[in-house]
Amino acid sequence: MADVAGKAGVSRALVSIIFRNQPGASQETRERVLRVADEIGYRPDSAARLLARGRSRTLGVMFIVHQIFHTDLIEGIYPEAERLGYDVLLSGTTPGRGEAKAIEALLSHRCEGLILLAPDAEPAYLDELGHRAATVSVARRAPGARVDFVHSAEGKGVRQAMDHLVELGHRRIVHIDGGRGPGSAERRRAYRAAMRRHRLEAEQRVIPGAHTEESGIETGRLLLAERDRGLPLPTAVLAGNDRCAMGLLMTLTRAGVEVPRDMSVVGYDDSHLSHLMPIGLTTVRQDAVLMAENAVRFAVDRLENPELEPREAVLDPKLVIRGTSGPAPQEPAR
Amino acid sequence: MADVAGKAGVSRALVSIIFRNQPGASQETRERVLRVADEIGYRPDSAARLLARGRSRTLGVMFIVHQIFHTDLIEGIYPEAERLGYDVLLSGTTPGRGEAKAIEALLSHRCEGLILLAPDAEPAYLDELGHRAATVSVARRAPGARVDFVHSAEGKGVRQAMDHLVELGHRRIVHIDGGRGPGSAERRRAYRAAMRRHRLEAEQRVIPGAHTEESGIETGRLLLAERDRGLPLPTAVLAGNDRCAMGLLMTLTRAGVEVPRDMSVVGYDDSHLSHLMPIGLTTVRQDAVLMAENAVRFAVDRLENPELEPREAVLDPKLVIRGTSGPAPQEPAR
DNA sequence: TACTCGCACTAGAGCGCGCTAGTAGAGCGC
DNA sequence: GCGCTCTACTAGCGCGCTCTAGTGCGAGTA
Repeated sequence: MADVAGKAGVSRALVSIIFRNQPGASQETRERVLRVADEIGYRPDSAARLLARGRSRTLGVMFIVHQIFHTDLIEGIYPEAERLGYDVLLSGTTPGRGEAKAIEALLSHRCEGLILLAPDAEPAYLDELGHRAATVSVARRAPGARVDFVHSAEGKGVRQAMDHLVELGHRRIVHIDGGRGPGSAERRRAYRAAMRRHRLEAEQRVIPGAHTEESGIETGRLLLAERDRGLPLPTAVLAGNDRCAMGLLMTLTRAGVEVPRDMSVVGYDDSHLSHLMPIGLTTVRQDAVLMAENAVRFAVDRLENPELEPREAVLDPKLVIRGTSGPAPQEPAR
Repeated sequence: MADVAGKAGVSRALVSIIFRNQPGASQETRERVLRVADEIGYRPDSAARLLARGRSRTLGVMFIVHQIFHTDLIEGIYPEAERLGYDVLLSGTTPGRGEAKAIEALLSHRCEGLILLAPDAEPAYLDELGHRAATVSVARRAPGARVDFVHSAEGKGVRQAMDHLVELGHRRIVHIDGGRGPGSAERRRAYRAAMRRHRLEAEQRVIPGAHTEESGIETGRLLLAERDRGLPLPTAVLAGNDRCAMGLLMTLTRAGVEVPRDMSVVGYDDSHLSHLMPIGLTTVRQDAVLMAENAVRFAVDRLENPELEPREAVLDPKLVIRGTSGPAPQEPAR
């Protein structure tokens, strides 16, 4: 910076002003300084800037490296943060790198805001984080913690999906549970409520699972094995999420079960994965971009006004009807 | 830091020594200082540390947010970087956030090393980067640029896959091209060479495509349409990568083409996606962890010795035979 | 006793910026 | 001429840390 200032014949302070795009420099000088900076290859050092400014204007995002839906969220976080003048730092969790480590990395890089995608940590820890930075939890509720919360109205999404299936004549509708996955409990509850509402208590069935392809594959094998033992297949399956739905679909399709002719499958998330299906996966869309924007705005709002009480954004999910759901098959005469 | 020092009754310098785990403090004092720091909730500020130290010991990783294979690489980068004492910063590209922006972000955060996963930039730009930071390009060659290069021996991988298919009796083997995707040119060349070597020039066929699911789906539709016009299906397809293979598989399976009975499909990458198939995708494994480790080590080596000439690591890929490849179907009498 | 040595610790400069308080000079009204 | 404002610019402190060059002190040695 001193080099630039010297070569352009101005003070360091003026260079600073120019690089921050602030008033106080003539157009002429501005251009000259920028030209010189470009020649020298100068670029402001964000560490020093950050140190001097006291504020980093940086949001840290913790995500699970292998969660496709998280990459959708990230795609929404970047532009919104940029719009509000914030930098974004990513820190991923992997099987060998836990949440605590990922979060510590963000914190030590002076992130003022923390956007945690489906954090698995205990509320007490989240609360601690909430006191240290403007923290937003996406998709996972943290009761009592000083963090904002963005999620979608799981109940509404499931209800739409169930209404859709029932309308198509389905009665034997099975739900694959998401285990400890975020939102699973709410989805399971909503499934049960919907079955009750449609007077299908007798057909209710929740198969334990997870938000993974393997879970879908396993469930598929289970159902096929039951069929081979003479039990009827369900006519529709509401999977815990898209990944699970895809695993299930692959297993069924390979076994000659035609979707949606023989069975309908509905996912949850509308993640990029849906691209895989030539006919498209009927799924409940969580608007990743909208969730991302809300999360960013929550964090920024709280940074500008730290006294804000924890807030919650509930986004309406929307059923996206594609090719994997269709009329219920005719029951064979028994 | 001053607070900690004051409360523990020592100087700031000693606190610094203790937090850097350096000799020069008694065990007793160490424990006391750490205890006080914990009480206060002090954590060293990496921005200031970085500024003072002059070195950041940080590697920046640019990746494509939606590339599953990149997340595999990231999973390998973290532990290796940690082992060597380096921090990792992630910066993703998305449709709305180009490579230049992602890289600038890393640079302004003082990354000393740059690991670029499949960069699409011009060699001239990469060369410029190479002069500014220890830069490693993964999977994409940058002729003439001052960057290290890590990739797998595409030729060997394709050859193994082709030998495998020919051994199974396949002759009508089609290759779906990866377009501008990294490694595509080499893979295409190796496919042609293998066909020639097996005296199958007459059967050679390269279908233009891309490294996406959509490309696989389109190709599937194309092949099915040809079949409906009376043309024979290929007995095996070597896809440009796993994503393309998966799209193709979905399309074929849905149309009643049974894999591998009616057609074999081989992918490339062995990305996490393979989990989707209940029978597993036969694919050419690029060892992501090994590639990641090499990339990290290249960057670190160059940081320790900037005079190093650009190096290249060629990793041997390995065919992983799973469920989507099998004996060639009997040709129907014509 | 006088000295060296090693250990535990400290003072203070400086990393590259941002920011506050200030100056110099031009323009303007009276 | 004076005071005033406005624009363009500068001096220099301080952000939180690391690091070099020390200091003080007790133990060991001649």
